[in-house]
Amino acid sequence: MEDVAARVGVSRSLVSLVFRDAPGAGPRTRERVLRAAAEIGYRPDSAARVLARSRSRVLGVLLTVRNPFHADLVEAIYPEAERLGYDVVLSADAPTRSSHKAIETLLGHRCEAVILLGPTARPSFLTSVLRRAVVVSVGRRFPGTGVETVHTAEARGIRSAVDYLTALGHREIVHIDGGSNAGSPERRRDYRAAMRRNGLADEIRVLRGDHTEESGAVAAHQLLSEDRLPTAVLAGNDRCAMGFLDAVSRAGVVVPDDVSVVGFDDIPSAGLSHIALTTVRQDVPGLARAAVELAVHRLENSAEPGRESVLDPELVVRETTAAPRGTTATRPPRHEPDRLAPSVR
Amino acid sequence: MEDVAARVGVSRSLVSLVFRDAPGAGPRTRERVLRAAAEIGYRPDSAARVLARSRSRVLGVLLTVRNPFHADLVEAIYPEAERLGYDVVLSADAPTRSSHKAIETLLGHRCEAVILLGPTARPSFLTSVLRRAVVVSVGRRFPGTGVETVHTAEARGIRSAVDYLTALGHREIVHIDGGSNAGSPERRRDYRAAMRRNGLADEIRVLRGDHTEESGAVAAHQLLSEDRLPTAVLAGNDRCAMGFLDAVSRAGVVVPDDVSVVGFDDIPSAGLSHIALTTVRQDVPGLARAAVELAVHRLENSAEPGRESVLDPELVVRETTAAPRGTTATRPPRHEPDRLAPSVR
DNA sequence: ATGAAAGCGCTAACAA
DNA sequence: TTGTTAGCGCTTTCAT
Repeated sequence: MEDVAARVGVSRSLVSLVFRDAPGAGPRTRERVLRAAAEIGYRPDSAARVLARSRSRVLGVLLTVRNPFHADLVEAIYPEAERLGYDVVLSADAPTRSSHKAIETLLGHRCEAVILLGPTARPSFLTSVLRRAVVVSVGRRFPGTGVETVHTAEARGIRSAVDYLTALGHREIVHIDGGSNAGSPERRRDYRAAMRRNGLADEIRVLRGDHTEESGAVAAHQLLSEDRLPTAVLAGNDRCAMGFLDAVSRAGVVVPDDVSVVGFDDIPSAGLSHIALTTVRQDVPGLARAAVELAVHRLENSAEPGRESVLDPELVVRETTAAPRGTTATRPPRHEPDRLAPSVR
Repeated sequence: MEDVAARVGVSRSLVSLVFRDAPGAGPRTRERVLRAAAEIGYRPDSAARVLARSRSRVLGVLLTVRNPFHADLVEAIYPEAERLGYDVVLSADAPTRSSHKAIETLLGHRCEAVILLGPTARPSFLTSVLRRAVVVSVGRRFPGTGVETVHTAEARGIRSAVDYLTALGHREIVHIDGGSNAGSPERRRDYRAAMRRNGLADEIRVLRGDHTEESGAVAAHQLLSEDRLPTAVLAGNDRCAMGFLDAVSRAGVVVPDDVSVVGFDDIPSAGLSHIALTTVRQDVPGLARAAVELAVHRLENSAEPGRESVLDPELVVRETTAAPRGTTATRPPRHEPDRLAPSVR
């Protein structure tokens, strides 16, 4: 910067002004500074900048790198953060790396807020993080801790799926749950409620699972080993649904003729033509926007902590659902809206 | 830090010494400093630290967040970097975010080296990055640019797969390629070479694809629409193989009885019991270690740039390969070693 | 519109 | 073993 200033024959402050395009710089000077900088390949040093103003304008995102839903969220977070003038750094947890450590790294890089995707950290740890940064949790709630939260209205999503299947004539709808993953306890509970609402209390059946393809396949084998399949399966998420789909297909079961399958999330591969999974879509852009806005709002307006943002999901009807076999009901036309205005991507 | 020093009654330098556990601090003083710091919740400020020493000891990793192979690499990079005392920050490219921009972000965070996973950036851009940081490319070569490179010996992998299929009695082995993705041109070329080596020059057939499930499914439909299937398919990567598997299974084709399938990479889902994909495993821990070491070596030993590290792949025989239908040859026992010592995870 | 000077919180000689 | 003293490269009043 010294050099740039010298080259143009001005003081460093001027160069500084230009680079954070603050008012008070001659348009011509501005131009000359920029050119000189380009010539000698000058780049502002962010560490020095961060040190000087005491703000970093950096948002940290914690993700599980092998989770496709997280991948979607990350991609949606970038443009939102940029829009508000924030930078984003990513840190991943993994089998060999605790989320605890991943968060510490983020803090070490001076993130002013951390956005945690489906965090598994203990509330007590988050509380300690709260003293150093704004914390936003996506998908999991931490009531009373001061953590900002954004999540999907799981109940509405599950209900629209169950209602839809019921309208199609299904009664034996089993739920493969997602264990303790973000959103799963809610989905499990909401499934039960939705079944009861439809007078299907006796048909309630939950198979344990998690959010992996493997668990869908395991559930499939379990079901295949029994007398007969249920007519519909509501999976804990898309990956689970896809594992289920794969396993039953190999066993010669035809979807949706023999069994209907509904997922949750609407990850990109769910929409691929050869999968065409009917699923409850989470509003990824909305979640991303809400998460970033919650963080920035706290940072810039000293708002009260612990706000919550809830987004509506949307049933996306594709080709893995139809009326149960032996039913006279015709398969409904695709794209048919239900009360939550399902749509096809 | 000021406060900590005051609290213990020593100077700031002492506290500094303690925090980067440099020699020259009394074990008792050390103890007291640490305690005092804990009490007032002091955390060293990394921006200031980076500014003061002119080294950051941070490695930047560029990945495509929805690429499972990248996910594996990232998970393997973390422990390696930590072992050598480096911190890691992640930056993702995406449809809405060019790798160009992602790399700029990394540089802005003062990464001393950037590790690019399957980079698609233009060599001219990388050259400009080279002036500001050490650049390591994983999976793609940039000869003569000064970029460090680590990649798999694609030729050995492809050859072992083709040799294995040939030994099983296959002749009609088609390759679904990976377009211009990292490693694909090599794999395409190596497939041709391996076919010729086995006297199957006339059977060479390459279908265009990319590294997604979708492309495997598309290729499957293409093949299914013809008179008869080839007896074996060598996919450009595992995702493509899995898309192929899925599509043919739905069409009632049984794998491996009707067609054998081999992938490339050995991503985690390839090993799932219900998939059991035979594949060419890339040495992910090895690639990660080599990438980190190349970067650190350059950084710390002023070594000559442009080194290359090549790792051997390994054929992993699972259950998607067998002798072609109508062959008397029995299916070979699993775990049978071939010249590249294939093994089962 | 432009310049001077005082830090931001830490590290790294060097002295004591 | 401990304290002193300069900076690291930038931002930011406050003058000019």
